[in-house]
Amino acid sequence: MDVECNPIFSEVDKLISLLGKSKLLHILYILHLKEKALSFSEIKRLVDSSSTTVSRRLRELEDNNLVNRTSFSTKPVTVYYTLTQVAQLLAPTIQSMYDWVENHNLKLV
Amino acid sequence: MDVECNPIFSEVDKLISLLGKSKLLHILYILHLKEKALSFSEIKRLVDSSSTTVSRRLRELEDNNLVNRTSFSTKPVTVYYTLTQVAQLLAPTIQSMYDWVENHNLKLV
DNA sequence: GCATATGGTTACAATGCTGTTACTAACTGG
DNA sequence: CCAGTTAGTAACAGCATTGTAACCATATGC
Repeated sequence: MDVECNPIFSEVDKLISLLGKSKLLHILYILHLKEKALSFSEIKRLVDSSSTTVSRRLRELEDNNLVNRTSFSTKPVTVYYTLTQVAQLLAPTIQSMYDWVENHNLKLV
Repeated sequence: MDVECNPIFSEVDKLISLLGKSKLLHILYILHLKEKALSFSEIKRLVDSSSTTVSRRLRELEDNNLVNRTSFSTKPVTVYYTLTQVAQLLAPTIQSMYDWVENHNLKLV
């Protein structure tokens, strides 16, 4: 159970650190809920955040293979984001966090 | 979907910020796995952390009603921690995070 | 008297994360 | 020429979190 026996602890640490970054969980959640590709500005509007934050988060998600980024040479250019397959497998876990918060209105500090 | 329509977003933010603090998720996880009360020093050993960190995390968990703290006047004094009912309802979500990490050995950055 | 065990707390420096402001670039429409 | 659209990036100050080391109290055993 201790760290020697559990290399998984450090991988879970990386996951939870990533999910804990501001707006990141919401981005995954709305991509899951909408069940379709969303553009940068749609995501920005839906999670109600700054360009900087959305940009940082999408970059990190892409680096960790949790979102796919596809750009189209329209005028002006459009970029669409979707959940990767492995992120879709994480979606029920994320959903259950939102559900838990909704069902037990425990006021967290 | 945006913040005006979703007061739940800010509550989820509080949850994920809490879960993201170092060792906190592991503490909840081992309390769930062991299915019994654990002492401060057992928790400290199992999550392999310093007194300071374990103390901070247990305090925060108690403040947020996720763990129960019970002390017994033995010599020396012993203190036991257990998951609250509401934390037990969150346990499957936590378990699924560990499972996801185990099953998809996606190397997170 | 001193070590050991239990279960913590305090102080502090270093690191990391955050939001804000300003800026970029390519292109369209008027 | 200037404003607006898309999709970002750079710099920076301030705040939060972290790990380390030291320390506390109470009690038992030698």
